[in-house]
Amino acid sequence: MNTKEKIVAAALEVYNREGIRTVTTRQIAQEMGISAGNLHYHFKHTEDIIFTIFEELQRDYDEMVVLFDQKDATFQELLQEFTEGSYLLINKYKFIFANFVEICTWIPAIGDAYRTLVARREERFISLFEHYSKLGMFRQDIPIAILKGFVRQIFIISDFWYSSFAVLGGRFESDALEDYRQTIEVAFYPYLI
Amino acid sequence: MNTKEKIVAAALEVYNREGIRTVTTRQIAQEMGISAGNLHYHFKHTEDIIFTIFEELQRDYDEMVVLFDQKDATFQELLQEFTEGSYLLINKYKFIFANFVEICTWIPAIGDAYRTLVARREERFISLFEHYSKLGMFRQDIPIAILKGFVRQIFIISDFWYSSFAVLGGRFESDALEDYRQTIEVAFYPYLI
DNA sequence: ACAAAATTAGAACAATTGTTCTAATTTTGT
DNA sequence: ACAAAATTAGAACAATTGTTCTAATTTTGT
Repeated sequence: MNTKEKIVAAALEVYNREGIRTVTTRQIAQEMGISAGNLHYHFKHTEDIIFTIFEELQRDYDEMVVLFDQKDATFQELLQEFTEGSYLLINKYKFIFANFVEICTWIPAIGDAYRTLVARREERFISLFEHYSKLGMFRQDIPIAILKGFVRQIFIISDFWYSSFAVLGGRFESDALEDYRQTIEVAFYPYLI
Repeated sequence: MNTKEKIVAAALEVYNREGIRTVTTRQIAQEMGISAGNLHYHFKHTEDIIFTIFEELQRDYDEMVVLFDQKDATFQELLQEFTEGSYLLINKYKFIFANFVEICTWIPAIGDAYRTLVARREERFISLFEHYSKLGMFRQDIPIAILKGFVRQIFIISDFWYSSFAVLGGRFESDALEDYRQTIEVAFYPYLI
């Protein structure tokens, strides 16, 4: 792991632990035992570090999404994979989810990338639902407008569940996964057969 | 309106417009034409301003919630009132919803107050659902565990809808209300009769 | 009307922050 | 082996920030 990668790893850890409000580049450098000057030799601006972390998140996400292509899985299996996969992502990049609005306005490139991602994600979900409708595992009587709204709803829940969990004072990791799993499950509950 | 109230009003406006990251007490003071020294005479710490705004939000919320007590309304009417009322709140205090995690960790008293509010809100919703179940306007076959999960879901959506709307690049206010209304409606869709 | 209290502006302070500069050291390619 | 390029530490810079201090002005209560 070269210095650049070490900086990214250290930044991710410190941001996750303390949030973006109080953490400084000096602190990140200090925690990993290099000078602040050195850190800024590798990343001219703090934004560049965060953007690099976001790119990592995107790569992780793409890897996870590949798993959805096993079209022979039952809907329940798929749902479980989605839940576990997205939880891992949310947990790994906590601070991004917890400060998403601020980060997106601070670093517009991240907002743009997110919007592109959402568009792709939306289509994928709709087509999955249609697929599983035909297999009789997902309700067929849902109007398309509602279905789109439901997808939106799932995204709000999965993208901001951690924010909610955090403000509700959630701490322990075991609680966290269970809470997330249940929230997603309940959202799907009325749509499954 | 005395200076203290003016500061609160100005802070709310500036925070809503620019977020909490870049706004300084100096800027707030300048925009309202008073000195920074004067501002800090009225509010020793920036946190005190934000906490005061949060107290205002709580008062507004309590006022809104009173409207729910007309037990002769149909569920549809109640839902519409909830949607419009909560939208007004979210819109008025945008910046709090957009930076909720950060604010709650920065100012623990706000986190505490929120958690108390949530507990009250939860009970109220459950009892409303039970009431309307008996009247045949809300599904009766929902297990209590799911019902609680559903309430949680509604809270995530209403508390973080604005965050989602903001990162998706939403701007125009007319779009905003329509988007919020639809999201809430879709969430209730499978539970109504 | 006038003393005490409240309010205000503006200078000043002290700490912090992201970033740059400089000079030394290390690594790399040939 | 050695010149060029990359990396590093630490000092330095420039700007900013929340907050305090001081002295003047205004308001309030009697």
